[in-house]
Amino acid sequence: MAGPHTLAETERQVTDRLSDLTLDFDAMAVVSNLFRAANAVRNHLERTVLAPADLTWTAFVVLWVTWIWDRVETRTIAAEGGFSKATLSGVLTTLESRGLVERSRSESDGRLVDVTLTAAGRKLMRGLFPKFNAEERAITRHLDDLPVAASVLRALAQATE
Amino acid sequence: MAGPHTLAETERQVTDRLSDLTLDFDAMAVVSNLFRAANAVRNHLERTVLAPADLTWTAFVVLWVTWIWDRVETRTIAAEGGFSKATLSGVLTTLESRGLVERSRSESDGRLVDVTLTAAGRKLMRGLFPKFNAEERAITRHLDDLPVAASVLRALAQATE
DNA sequence: GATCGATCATTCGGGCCCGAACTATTAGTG
DNA sequence: CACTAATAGTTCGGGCCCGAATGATCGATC
Repeated sequence: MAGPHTLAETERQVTDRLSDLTLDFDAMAVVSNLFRAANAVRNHLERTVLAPADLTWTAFVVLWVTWIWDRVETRTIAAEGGFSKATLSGVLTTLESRGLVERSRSESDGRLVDVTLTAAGRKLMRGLFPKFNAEERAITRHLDDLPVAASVLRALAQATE
Repeated sequence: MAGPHTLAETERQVTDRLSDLTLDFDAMAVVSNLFRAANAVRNHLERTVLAPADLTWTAFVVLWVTWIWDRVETRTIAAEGGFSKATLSGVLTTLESRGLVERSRSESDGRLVDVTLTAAGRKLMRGLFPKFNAEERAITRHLDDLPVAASVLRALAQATE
């Protein structure tokens, strides 16, 4: 999907196999590079920042959302993080067993579960997030116009959702 | 990491917690939206195109790379697809058991394993890829300049790898 | 031609990931 | 006040995901 081969090589191979069909190579290149970039960035941040703290990407996202909003319902975490409630359930159990978050049933609605960080969770994020952001900065340093890049990606997400 | 909250809201919450530190919000927005977009696109393509064919995202990428290059070494598939050889090993076993790919040990180098599509695999991709590309086209329809978007993402990937 | 270091695919263990099924709670309707 | 439909979180099963360890093979050097 993405890798050492050039776009031109890939196009030639594809046209050889689907020469009777009209394909959108520009769209193909956008999607392909989207995943190549996302994979590269995620792997880099996991290795440089998250692995030393023994955190997975998803666990970090859960901690981040909870940290920013102090007290959040699980459904909100799942929506913000972009994963299913089923996935969140397991990750929350892991984080809870490590003493980083706490679950508490909502008083106003018995179906909902609120999540908060423990003191250990807050301390961890306080130390970790600056390192995470420093890597984000390093990764995006070479881009011409960051706000434009962010805007394009936001448009892509919104067009799809 | 990405979701209904606005960027401004998020920034305010973060500054409240790290007011004594200098953060790069532009870099944060790029990374955040990168994953929001990648998640959205992947989920969409999985639901609309891949799930009906009983394929996961990674399985499709493996088929795609193999299809385009006719015969590939496993290490190449992993590099092109952006996942580990350990992951590939399992996915290949799954695809092989469904009769879509074949493994064969390289004649020139006994350490390498070559992968090819079976007739069923080629038939599947022949029918599936046009649908996949049509969705890629639909997703990216609203973007101003596709080649520029692809170029920005490629730069991001290369700066990270 | 024996040895050593590099390279490759696989296996293993632990964790993430999702849809579907399930239980509990709430809100709406008559 | 039942009854129903909608909503929330969890559990379950099957599959993906990675780093580390393993065993096989290759290439270079002696």
